[in-house]
Amino acid sequence: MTLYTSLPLRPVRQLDRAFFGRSPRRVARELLGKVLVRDCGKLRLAARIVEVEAYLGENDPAAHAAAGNTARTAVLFGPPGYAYVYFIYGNHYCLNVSCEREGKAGSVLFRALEPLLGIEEMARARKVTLRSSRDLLQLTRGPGRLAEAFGITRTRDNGCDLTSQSSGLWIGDDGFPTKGIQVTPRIGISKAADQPLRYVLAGNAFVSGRKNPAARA
DNA sequence: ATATCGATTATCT
DNA sequence: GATAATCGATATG
Repeated sequence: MTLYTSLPLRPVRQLDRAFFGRSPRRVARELLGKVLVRDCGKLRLAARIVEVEAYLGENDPAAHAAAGNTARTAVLFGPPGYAYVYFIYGNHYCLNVSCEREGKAGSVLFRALEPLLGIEEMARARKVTLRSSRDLLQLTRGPGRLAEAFGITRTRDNGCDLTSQSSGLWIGDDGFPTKGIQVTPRIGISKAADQPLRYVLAGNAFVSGRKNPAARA
C-alpha cells in the first residue's frame, strides 16, 4: 500500500480571502490537494486535504446555517476564510472554513487529510502508537480525528483567520497537481442526504468512509 | 429547568 | 454491523 502519494512537500503559499469568497461547491472542489497547516512555535503540522463537503448556507437543510445566525453559527454568516469549529456527539470537534461573503452563509467541512509534517505530534495528540504505515490512517481520516490530530477546539480556533499565517492555523498551496476528483453524497446527515456535495481525491487511502460503499447487504 | 439531538468514533460481535 | 459514549446548542415548558 502506497500511503505517501503526495510527498514531497514543496514551499507552501497561503490562500487569499478571494479564494474563499465563492460558492461552497467551488471552494470545496478547489481545496482538494491544498494543505492545512498548524504552526505552533517552531513546530509545524501539515496535511493534504483529500476529502471535503460543501454546506450551502441558510437554504441547505443539512447546514448549521439553516438555524439562522445564532451565537453558534455567527462565523458562517461572517466574511470568508474563517474557521467555523463546532462540537458534536459529546466528543468531537469538526473544522469548516467559511465561504461566500459577509451576510451570506456557506462553508466547507474538512473530512479527511493525508499527514505530511509533524506525524509524531499528530500521533501523540491522537493517542495512537505508530507501528506500521497502516496506523497513519488513524491520524487524520475522519472530521473528528483530523481535528484531534491538529489540536483544534472551539475555544481555541473558532473564528480564526485561515488566510493568515499569523493565526497559526492556515491553508496553503504547494503546487500539488490534483488528479481525479470524485463527487458523492455527504456522509452522516439525514436531511438533503441525496445531494452530491462531498468531494474526494479519487483513490486516496486517507479518504474516510467505507472502502466500497456500493457493497451493501 | 429539562429534554432532545446530532456534519462521530471506538469497540465490541 | 451494531451500539455506547458524551455534552453543547437548541427548543420547549
